[in-house]
Amino acid sequence: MANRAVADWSSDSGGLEPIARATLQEQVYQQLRNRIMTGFFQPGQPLSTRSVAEAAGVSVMPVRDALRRLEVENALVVGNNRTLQVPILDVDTLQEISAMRIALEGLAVERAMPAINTDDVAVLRNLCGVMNDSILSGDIDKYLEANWAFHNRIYERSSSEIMLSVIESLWLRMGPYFRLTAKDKNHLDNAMKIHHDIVEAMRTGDCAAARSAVVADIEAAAGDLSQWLAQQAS
Amino acid sequence: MANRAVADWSSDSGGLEPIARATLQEQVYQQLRNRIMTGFFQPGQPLSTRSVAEAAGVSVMPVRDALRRLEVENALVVGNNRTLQVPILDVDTLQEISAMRIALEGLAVERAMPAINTDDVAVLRNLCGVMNDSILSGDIDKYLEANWAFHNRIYERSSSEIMLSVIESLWLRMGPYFRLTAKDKNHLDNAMKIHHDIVEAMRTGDCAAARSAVVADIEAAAGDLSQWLAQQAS
DNA sequence: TGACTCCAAGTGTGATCACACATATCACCC
DNA sequence: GGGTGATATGTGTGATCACACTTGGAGTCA
Repeated sequence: MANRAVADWSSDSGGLEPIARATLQEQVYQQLRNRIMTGFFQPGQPLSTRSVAEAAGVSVMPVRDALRRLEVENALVVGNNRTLQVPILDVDTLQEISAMRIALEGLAVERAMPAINTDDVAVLRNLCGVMNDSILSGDIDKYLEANWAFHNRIYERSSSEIMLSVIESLWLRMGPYFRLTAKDKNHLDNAMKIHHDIVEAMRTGDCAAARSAVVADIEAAAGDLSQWLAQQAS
Repeated sequence: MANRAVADWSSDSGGLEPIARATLQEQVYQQLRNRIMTGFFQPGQPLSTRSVAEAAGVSVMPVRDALRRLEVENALVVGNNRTLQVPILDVDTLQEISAMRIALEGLAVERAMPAINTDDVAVLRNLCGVMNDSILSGDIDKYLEANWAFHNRIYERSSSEIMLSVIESLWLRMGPYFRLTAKDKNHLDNAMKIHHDIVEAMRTGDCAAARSAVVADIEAAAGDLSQWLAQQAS
């Protein structure tokens, strides 16, 4: 009587996968967010509710929620006629975001260090390899994705949800421009060297070295982008 | 022909005040935000769209937008049955938020220092007086308001919009608990002493002293709240 | 030719209705 | 009496319609 087929359902391993219920709003949000993060949209590009709704094949309601969510995260800003658009980065804002990144990501690394184990180091080293391959094959999308996965892996070890969400929003704000620096060979070489420094600091458990390496990574990106922006303005 | 009455409208000083068009969603958002910041709502209190809509006398649509906005800011969190509720602070989250506050508000003070002038110092000194009066009269609402105005005045001088919005969201997250520490005489005395230190550092332009005073303020609040939470748990 | 008027398209905002889901209550049957 | 199923209530989600506002350009008149 006890060994009915139903009994298996309650076992932890033998049941069905938990059904991931993603609302339409959530799906639209994730798609837009991903495209912003990877620089799919041009800076300044307007995103209206109706246009996005038509492109996604849904009503304006989920789109409205998704866009507002992105607006609060500073991933989108209000344009001229109240239409939301991808933010255009100026040098001052770049400096502000970079300063915040240094403060928060430096803090996140310090908090994460005690929780970093050998598995993490292996994953980070593997992601370094993926980035290297992406550079050789010229796959910018893959590089950007691996780069975020690399940093995210570290920060999520700090077990700080709020801090992680803020850091993500800062990356989101810089997303449309990351792709630009990812085309510069010198920047990529330098970035890969820094990434290896980070992994090495993680392996040896050197907290100060890890922090300074992360800071160096952020400053390098800020410097290259600042240079690009200045060049663009002239 | 040029000096028609219409000409005055285009002048910068002689026109009408720009009409502040606040949407319903914006009004609901501001009201809820203010009440969260000043600890009007109890931690854990659920806020459903329909209940808020009925209380505010509007449809569920503006309320939905306002609640989602607050959710993204971490000012509200999802409860059991997907209903949003005022977040309950645990010691770990308190430490996380305080660490972020130290990193970001310390940075904001440093960036603000060069822009601080004698007017700012006068305003800050005045706000200290307001806080003092509020303590004597026992008006906690007025004290909390003046306290936020004091810090906000400093941070907004850093001319860093994004940083300011993040700092605000952190204050919002701690809002429901600020009121608790504002009942403790020892905490208030210590806070007022620190506030005077901040003003003094602003007056003399001592950047390091200003930063350390702000950090001391945050650490004092974190310490007192942590103590209160531990006492509550037992 | 120039300035002005008017209209159409596009935008966000808000209300209302309908639906799926979760929970609690209670009658019901074994 | 205790488990079982139906129902009522409250919840978020989404679609559809209506409205106010902005903007652009075509058309018109001086």
